[in-house]
Amino acid sequence: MKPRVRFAPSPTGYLHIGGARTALFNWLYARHTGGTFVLRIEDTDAARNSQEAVDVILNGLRWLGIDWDEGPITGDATGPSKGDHGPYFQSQRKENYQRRIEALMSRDLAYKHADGTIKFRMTREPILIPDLVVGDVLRPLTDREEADPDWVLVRSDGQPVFHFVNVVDDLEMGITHVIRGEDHLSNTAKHIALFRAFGVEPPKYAHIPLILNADGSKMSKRDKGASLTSYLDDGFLAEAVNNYLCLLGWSPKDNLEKMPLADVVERFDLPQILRHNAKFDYEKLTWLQGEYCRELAPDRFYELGVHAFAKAGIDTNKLDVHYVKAALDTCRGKIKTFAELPAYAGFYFTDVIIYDGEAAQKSFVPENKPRLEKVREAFGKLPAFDAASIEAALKATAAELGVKVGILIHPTRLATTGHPHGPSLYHLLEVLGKDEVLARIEKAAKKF
RNA sequence: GACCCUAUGGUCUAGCGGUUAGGACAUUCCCCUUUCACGGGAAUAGCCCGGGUUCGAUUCCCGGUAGGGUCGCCA
Repeated sequence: MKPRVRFAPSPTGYLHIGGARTALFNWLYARHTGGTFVLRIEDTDAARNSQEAVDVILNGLRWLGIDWDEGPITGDATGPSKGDHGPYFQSQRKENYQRRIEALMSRDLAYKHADGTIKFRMTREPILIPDLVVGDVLRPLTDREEADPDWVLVRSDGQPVFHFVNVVDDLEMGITHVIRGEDHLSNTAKHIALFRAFGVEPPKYAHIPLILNADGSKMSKRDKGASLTSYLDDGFLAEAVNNYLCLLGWSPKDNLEKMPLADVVERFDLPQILRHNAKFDYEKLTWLQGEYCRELAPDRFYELGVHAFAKAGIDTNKLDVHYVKAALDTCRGKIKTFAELPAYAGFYFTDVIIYDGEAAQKSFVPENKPRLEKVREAFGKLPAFDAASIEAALKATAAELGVKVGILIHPTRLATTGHPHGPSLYHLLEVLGKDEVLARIEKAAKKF
């Protein structure tokens, strides 16, 4: 029998990075085994559910390239879905829960409590949780559970609780492997007891370690980087985030780091999942991002670049396409995230150059003024203003003045871009064009 | 408070009853170079502690410590 796995998020308005990894691991397992990946929306808490909140999840998964074989097609709970185990929204599965409750009550495995709730007659014995990642875990009752082992299945307002609906859905959807965060490990005893009450053997469990903040604390909603969307907003590439997530809690061995998803699918399996939590390392993600960014297809680099500028309030669509493309070309291989782009190359799209203070102190010194004027003069005489000619002119001028070319390069870069670092000077000057370059140098020379 | 999980450089990890404990990120230095980035080279840094088992433990067992999780009419 082919595995059936599921990702069952609750629509809270954001997709936690740990949730995204859980989805990814489920997806990887399904793809590795040729099984089925089901997406189910646990919208039992009507108070905080909305279609927008579901869309955040759907869009997040889609951005990562995680597709589901069964599940909703839109964020609308009553909208279309694919798969024959629907509905895939818990809010639409109420009859199932009602039926299951009645079945339990008819056999006295559940009962109506004095405060209006329906409770489950929980086993008093320790429960063995066989886990594909952690191994066998024997879970006795805690002292509080000892005092009152039975737990609520249906609230007094008639709403069934998570532990109950989760199990009913897994059962009815034919889920064979439950791959989820380790925060559910202890609760699995409840789930196993319920499955048995329904007369079926529970699915296989694989509890994966959690993702922690860099300081080791739990990553909660407000922490930086907790929301998957924040990576999209910060200009990260889905393939980089995906690749990084694969490396947290799972290892391909062989000293591999950067690897195509297809290779991960081939190698991925449950036993290799690590048992300990992992701290999120933003630096390493950024490194991977840089690797992927460097080899981006030109069209995609251009598209993402334009988008990044637009987000920074720079509308490049009004400008000459060739100019924008040429400008972006000089940034390839230089930046790691697109969020850096406006600061890195914004000088292409503004008339107001703001000179870096520290660099200005170094470069805009009296002896450089005549040098800069000499450079401007040399540039002015160039019949063709291309990178090669610019380089030659700069070198010739340096030779004429008896200085190293670097002496000329730094003030020229600062005068034309405002920054001490940036794209190749020769190429960026070519893109800027002769008139603009001469104007910028002249303007800068007046500053000191 | 009870119960559960975990423990290799700062971080992610490989590994093993006997290894010079391997790789990657980060850090530092050198080379390359028009800056930065890339690339190449080098360096710093690790088996949580205490017992046991064993000829020999980073590796197996127990305890401790630390971190994380769970014990809801949240999911």
